[in-house]
Amino acid sequence: MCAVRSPAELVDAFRAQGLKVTPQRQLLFRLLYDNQQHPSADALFATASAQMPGISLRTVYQTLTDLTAMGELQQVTFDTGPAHFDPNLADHHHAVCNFCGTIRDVYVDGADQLAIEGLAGFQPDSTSIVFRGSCASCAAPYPPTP
Amino acid sequence: MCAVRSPAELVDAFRAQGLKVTPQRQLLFRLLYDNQQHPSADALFATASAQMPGISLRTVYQTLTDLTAMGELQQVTFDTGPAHFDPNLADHHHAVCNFCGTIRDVYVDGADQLAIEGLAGFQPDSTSIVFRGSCASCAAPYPPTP
DNA sequence: ATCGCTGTCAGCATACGTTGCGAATTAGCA
DNA sequence: TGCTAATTCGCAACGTATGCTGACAGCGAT
Repeated sequence: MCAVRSPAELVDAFRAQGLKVTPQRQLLFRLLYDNQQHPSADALFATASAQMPGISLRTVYQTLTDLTAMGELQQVTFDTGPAHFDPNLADHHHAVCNFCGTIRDVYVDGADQLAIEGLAGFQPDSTSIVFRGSCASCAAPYPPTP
Repeated sequence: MCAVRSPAELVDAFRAQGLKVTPQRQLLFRLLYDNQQHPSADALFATASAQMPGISLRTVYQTLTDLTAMGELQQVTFDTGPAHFDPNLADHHHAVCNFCGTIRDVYVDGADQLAIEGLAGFQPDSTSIVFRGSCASCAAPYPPTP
């Protein structure tokens, strides 16, 4: 049981649901496998188009939606920008660089044992933590303008 | 120093920046004051329209953008929906009900002392935590359909 | 190997939230 | 009061995402 599904596993998962495995989907499975980039639908579409001219943006969205519904993909959004897709199924969180926009997976110990005030009667299903700051590459040579 | 700015404080802040205080803005200041609803721009526009027919959605966005830029408002987004605006300036986080969509402020102890792996060289400026689940009113009489 | 059912593709139109633009208006100040 | 820069507002445009439809293709049955 790996935290990232291989294309072959996704093929099986699709067939198991009665969904068809098309060349377009196989391409997307490959592009997503072990992808650390947290691509947006549009970014994936651009990459896919290079390898399969004529593929439709609609198809990319459809496949991403299917994968998300099947729990094989995590959809994450930051601010008002496009949704990003994360094939990492492990329990993890994200760090976003304010300068270059890079998104990294981070693992947070104790995220489930946080002491929370104000939840009275609220039953949390999931917790997502987003860190914002500057990544190693952008490590503020000069601080953000005040 | 209060965690929520009064309309009068916002008026002063605007004047201090050379920005003008118009009736539209004063109305929005009042609507935001002590507002626990985390309204979206559209929701605020609806409320404002009731009290000032003819006010433009564009003006609501403009004022919200100004307030956010001045740090008097926190803009938060969940999923791909509209941005929500939070006048609570205290260090807090959010709990979102998966059923009714209600957003509540929560206070998390130890959020700044989380043990994080994978951040190598990343310097976090801010941390935001979002809990998803069911609120007291929606407290799953039947669990989410599997 | 072929047939047929059913899901899929592509392309367009559309919805939604948000922002850019410009002319008319208004707040703030002398 | 009158000037000037900021503001308002309506419209258009933008980016993201989804609905719709005819033509098509995967996959199991024949």
